[in-house]
Amino acid sequence: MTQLVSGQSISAVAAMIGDVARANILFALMGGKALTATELSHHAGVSAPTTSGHLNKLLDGQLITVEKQGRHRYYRLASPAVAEALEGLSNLAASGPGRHRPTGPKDMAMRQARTCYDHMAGQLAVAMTDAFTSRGLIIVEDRSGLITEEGQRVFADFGIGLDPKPRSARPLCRTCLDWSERRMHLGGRLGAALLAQSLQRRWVRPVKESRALSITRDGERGFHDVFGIPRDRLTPAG
Amino acid sequence: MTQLVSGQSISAVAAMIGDVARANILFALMGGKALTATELSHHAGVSAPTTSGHLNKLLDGQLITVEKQGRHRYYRLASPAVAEALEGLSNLAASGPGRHRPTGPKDMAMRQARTCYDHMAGQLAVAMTDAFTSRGLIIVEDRSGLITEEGQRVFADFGIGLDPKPRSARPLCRTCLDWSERRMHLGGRLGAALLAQSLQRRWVRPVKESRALSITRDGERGFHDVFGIPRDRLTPAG
DNA sequence: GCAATGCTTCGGCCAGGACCGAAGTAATCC
DNA sequence: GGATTACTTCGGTCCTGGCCGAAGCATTGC
Repeated sequence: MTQLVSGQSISAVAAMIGDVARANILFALMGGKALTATELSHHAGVSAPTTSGHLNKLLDGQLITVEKQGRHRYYRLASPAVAEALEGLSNLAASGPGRHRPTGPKDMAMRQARTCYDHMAGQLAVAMTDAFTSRGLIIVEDRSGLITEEGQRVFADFGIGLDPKPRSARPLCRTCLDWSERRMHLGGRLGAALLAQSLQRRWVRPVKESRALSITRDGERGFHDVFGIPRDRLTPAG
Repeated sequence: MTQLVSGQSISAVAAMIGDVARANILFALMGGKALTATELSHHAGVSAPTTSGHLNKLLDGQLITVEKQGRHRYYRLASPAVAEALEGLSNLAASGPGRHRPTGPKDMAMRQARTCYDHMAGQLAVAMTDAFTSRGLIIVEDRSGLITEEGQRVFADFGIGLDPKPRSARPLCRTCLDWSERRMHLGGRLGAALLAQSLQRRWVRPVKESRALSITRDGERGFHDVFGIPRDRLTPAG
């Protein structure tokens, strides 16, 4: 009964994530930023030595990667596949027993816009998805998404060159369930490129010590003028 | 820092799957068939009492459901979301360290065709995906899939009525990485309907005590005539 | 150079939980 | 009814693995 993927190997990966401290570490890294061991120990809620042990296990399991930089060590999720596996577990956790009340994050800034691994989430991201759909730039069906020819043109104008088939296992356009909005938002390579481009144009700015993003004046104008997002969806009250 | 989905709740779910015996149980249930406690104890490789404990935990965690029938208890995965979470973990496990050699399953029958939760996998499923794509019935891009108008017509003729938007969280058409073929095959509601219809028409038949499916004479003719699948991809040698 | 910071390894403690055998309940067969 | 099969609950054992404090390397700053 030897198989490429067995219960054995699945359980090994799941056990990695099945510890509260390690799950907190991975969850913190879902923000997409590289974090140091000390920062992660705060997120994990355990001592530095314990965190070090956990990080070694996660490295062994190839769920994260390190980069040494001076006396710091910066950790990241190893691949989008890790983020997707975590997302799958989140979907289960969200619908499972002992669910928290669906009030979403208390932090209004987080609720408005934040990073989700390498793309955007929150009200802004959902509004973008809506705007793209209604303008016929993308076609979203359930969890899948396709970019139309019109969309390719508009995104290219925006500075996003999307090679249709650069042999990557990464979906060009997929959606991701938003835990505060309970709606889909854009992920995949398109989502990642949109975040990168928005940061470069300074339409959004990362908020210190948080996954939240703040929308700048330029962003308010840009998201409205270029993508046709209603202004009332660009303000915290939105 | 209370959030809808926290590291805490993710780890609870992951810990469920993070035990070898439980992972084997879930993996066995990925075949889509309901199995009894005794059958599952064999898959898990532990005693009946231990299995009983595991099953209770999985029930508590809402990863599986039971149905009493006489002196048997039939267990199933609770939802497609569970299967998708397992799939996400499988993808990680397959690319992780200690990977098994990529020879795929030894069992040729399994390799040719088998169930993957509620849809088909193996050579047959990959061949179908290829045929549908080249005939323009579906458009597959990475992990997403869309059904064309032509596709809707053909599938409807085949007896698959696909309500475009029956408010279900389940994707209509998505793809799933095949661990024996290393290619994508069809999942989602379309994949499930194709399996159901193929079983009903007796184009495939479940193999006893296995996830494998055998292609019948009718199936060879049907898959070729209706969907244009080359005959050489319908034989074990394929 | 010395002190401070970031992170790791070591040693030892402790608890959760996975496991089994034996015994108990429930449904079926004859 | 009695024997068999299916499954569970109970009680007790054992071991994995998460945790910390103390001490040990690196790197940086002064």
